[in-house]
Parts: sequence; structure tokens; C-alpha cells
Amino acid sequence: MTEEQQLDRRDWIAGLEKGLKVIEAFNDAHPRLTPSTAARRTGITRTAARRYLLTLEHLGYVQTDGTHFWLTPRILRLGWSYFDSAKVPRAVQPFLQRISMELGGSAFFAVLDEDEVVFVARNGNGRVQSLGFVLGARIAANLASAGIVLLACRPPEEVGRWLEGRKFVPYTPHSMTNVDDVRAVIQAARGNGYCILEQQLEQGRRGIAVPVRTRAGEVVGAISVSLSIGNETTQQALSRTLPVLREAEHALLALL
Amino acid sequence: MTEEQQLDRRDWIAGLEKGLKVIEAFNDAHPRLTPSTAARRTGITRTAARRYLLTLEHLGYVQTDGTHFWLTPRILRLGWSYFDSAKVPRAVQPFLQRISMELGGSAFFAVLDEDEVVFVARNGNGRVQSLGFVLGARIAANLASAGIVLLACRPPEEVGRWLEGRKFVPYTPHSMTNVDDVRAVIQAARGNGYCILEQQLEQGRRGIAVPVRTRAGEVVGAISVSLSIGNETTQQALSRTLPVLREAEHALLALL
DNA sequence: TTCGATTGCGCGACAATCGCGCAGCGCGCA
DNA sequence: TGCGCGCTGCGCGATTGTCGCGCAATCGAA
Repeated sequence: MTEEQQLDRRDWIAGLEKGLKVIEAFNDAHPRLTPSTAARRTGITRTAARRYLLTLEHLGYVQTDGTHFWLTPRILRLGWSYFDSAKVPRAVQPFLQRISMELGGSAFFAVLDEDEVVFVARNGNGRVQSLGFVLGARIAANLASAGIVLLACRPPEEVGRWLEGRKFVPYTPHSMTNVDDVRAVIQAARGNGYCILEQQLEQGRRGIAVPVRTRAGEVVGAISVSLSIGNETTQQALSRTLPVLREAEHALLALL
Repeated sequence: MTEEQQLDRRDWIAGLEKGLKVIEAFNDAHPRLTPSTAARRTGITRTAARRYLLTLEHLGYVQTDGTHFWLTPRILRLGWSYFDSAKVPRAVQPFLQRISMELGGSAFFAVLDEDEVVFVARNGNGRVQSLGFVLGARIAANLASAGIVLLACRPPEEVGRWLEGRKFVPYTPHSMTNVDDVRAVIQAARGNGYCILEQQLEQGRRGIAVPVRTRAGEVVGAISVSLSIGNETTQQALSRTLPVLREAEHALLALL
């Protein structure tokens, strides 16, 4: 999104970038990779891809049967380093717990990463979490109330560029696919200081989110709550949930 | 644990190992690193550590204020590659859901990574999850029923070596610290095909675990359930939970 | 069998990575 | 105040680690 200054050329470790690319080349559609397929997916040479896979295998991050390679849970140690070191997600945890208890839904803490919103903390009696909303999950920012409210905190011109020529893949029949609709929602969130989204990601559910700031005014993430719509009106849901979220927002302001 | 053959010398990407080491150098006690501290913690040169941090920053995996560096949620994409590609954790998810509903606790799916047990799937109305039992969490294998039952599936001589000279750090006053106690529990699990552990990790809680195998007999992980002890006896808990776990075990056998 | 695409591996060459060493800076203590 | 320790970024020359070509063997489908 933001274009960093080119590169320092001599302070650049090519091997690290390629290795991480190889790790990220594994996904749902490609749970097992051969050196050739890994090379195609990462854009590096077959010989090189093989070397990286062999190195990862030696380190215990992947396993192999000789030709195919697949990731091992060792990979999770990397993400764990983040959860272990990131203080904000842990600071908000008790607040999420109280929110989900008081409001009867799942509460999340989310941050923005490029054009995706990443859920880094959560608490809730996830009855309907069959798909497993795991930590570290990420979706396009426009599909979650937390994503919208975080976008609303960025400089408007940056968001403008972000919206340019973006394709929105709908998750439900109600998902916004129009740029103008998304822009309007972001502007509303910017004015209100909260965002409410209904049935964008999942049918019959609505999400309400508020930003979380430090005393210095820096936005560090957003708290959101996911509720079953039932036969509660939008207004009813708002007046019931917003005070609770706002209270957490202010309490967090004091200790961040 | 298992010593792999030395190394292929020419198929070895040193930069990748160092980069991953740098990422894992971040943790609770060291949420922010300077080049010097990172160098000390990883055993590489200060100059090199700085290069790796700069590279990671350019890739978006870390951020910096100029001197200190800290991890960004981008790191979670790596662990996500695992969750995305690992089919077994997703296959067991619906079973975990049913188990936790039927038994009224939290259900987990765990695998072994060296001497730790890693929880890679979970489902449960985690009332008491204040500390946040997040996915990817890992603890010493002897502290969780899933860990014991997985150890029991390994070759006995390997487990024997594993136990040699191991230090057990207690989590509760009931945690086993004696090698012989742990060995006995593992042997019992090997004989019974399940493991029950009480108050090893958390006061007032017990865990019961069974291994999960493919039709080929390969052990791919363990299903465990964590229950509040209340005033239920061990026998009562076993006769209530084991049939449910066993049913899941067999159902999974059919589709793995 | 034959074909096409895969695999592992050796090799020579280049450049990417290395760590030393310098100079500047911030901070704590005498 | 001023000394001094430990940190910082950075330039440089050397070497070693990484590159990708090209070969031969292998696999699987037609």
C-alpha cells in the first residue's frame, strides 16, 4: 500500500525473502508442494526452490516423503512469536471477555495489514464457529466492521487510493460489491467513530466495531463484536452495544 | 530429538535459518529488539542481525522506529499457511464441536513437535479462557493428556531417551516432577489407548485424550477434552467421556 | 515402448553476504 | 561538567554461499 523507499541494496537478504515466499506458497489449494510447483508459485528457480525446501525440512518446518513437501506445526512457532510479543492483543483480552459476556456474542480485536483485516484476539462462546474463526484469520477489510472502522482511521486520500479499481468478492447475497457503497460506509464510520455492518460476511449476523487508540491518538486496532441479528433492529442493536464498546474503548485509552 | 543426517552443505540456505531465528527471537520477555539484542539472542553478528531486521521490515513482517524493531501481524500469514494447508485439523473440527457440546468442556486437537505438544484445533465454550488458549499454543508434552497419549504412541525406546535427564517444571502443586511418574503415566496410556491427567496444567481441571490414526495406522494427532473436575470422580468422568472420544476416534479413522 | 515432464545432482561463476573497523551519538556516573 | 561505555549506521574488501545451467535417471500416461 505505502511505497517504501526503494531498497538499501546491501542490507537486503534475498534468501530470507525467498524462504518466506516458499512458506507462504503453501495454502488450501496447495497443501503439498514439489520443488517444481513451489518454484512456479514463488517465481524462483526450481533448483533454488528445492534448496529452500530442503533447508526448511532440515530446520523442521516442513516434512517430505522425498518428492512432496508439506508444512509442520513447527511453523506455528513463528506466529507464536507475534502473540507472545504483541502486548496490545493481550491487554484487550479481558475487555473482550467482558464484552462478549455482556452482549452475548463473539468479541474480537483486529488490526489492519495492507488490505486485509487480521483478527489477533478474540473471546466468545462461539456456538456457530463451525468454520473455526481462528486467531490470525484475515479477510478483505471491507467485509468486517473492524476493517471498515480501521480504514476510516486512515488518511482519506490513502483510502481513496485503496478503493481505486478494487474488486469486491461477495461472501453473502448482501455483500457490498460497489465501490461507492464501501466508500459511503467508510465515510459514515469516520463521522460516527463506529461502524456497523450487516450480513456482509455471514448471513444473519451483524458486526459493530470501534477503534482503539493510545493516549497519543495512534490507532492500534479495533474492537468488534459479532451478533446474531435475530429480530433486533439495527437501532436496538446499536443502542445496546455501543455504550459497552465505548466503555472498553475509553478504559483502554487509559492504559495504552 | 531425532538426529537427522548431517547436512548437504550445498543445499543449505544459511540466510533462511538466520532469518527465522531472528523472528523467533521475539517473545514475551523481548517484544522489541534492537540489532544488538537480536544478535545476542540469535548468535549471529550484530551487522548481520541488522540486515535481517531491515529485510524483514521491508517485507512488512516487522516495524521499526529506527532503533527498535517489533513484529507485525503479517507474521501470522506464515502460521496461516499451515492452517490453510493442513487438512487434518480442519477434518477434526466438526468432531471437536460435537465433543465439546456433548461433554461440556473444551475439545482440542493436538500434535507433537519435538518435546512440546501443539494445539492446532479447538472448539469449546471457553468460559475460563481468560489467558486465551490460542491456536498454535504449545507446552511441554508431559503437562497435557494429549501430549502423554502422543508420547505413548512413539517407539518406547525413543520415549525412554526423551525422558532421560528431563527437567519438569510444575504448573500446579499437582504437576508431576518425577521422571518415573511421567514414565508410568505414559505406559498406562500405551496400554489403555487413552490418557487422563488431573490438575497438571491448571487447578481444578482434568484432561482426557485419545490418539487419532489413519487407516494405515499412522498417528496424526490426538483429540483431548478439558473438563472442570467439580465433584465428579475420575471413574465417573472416564465412563462419561471415553465413549464419546472413542466414537470420534473411530469416525475419524474412516475418513483419514 | 515412447514421449513429456519430472526428479537429483555436479559444476563453474558470479554476486550476495559476511564481519571488521570507523565515527557519531546518547546516557549514566563520577 | 566531562569522561567513558555501549550503542548506532555505514563503508569496504574478501570469501563463501548461492545461483542456474545442463546432464542423466526416473516416473506415469498414452
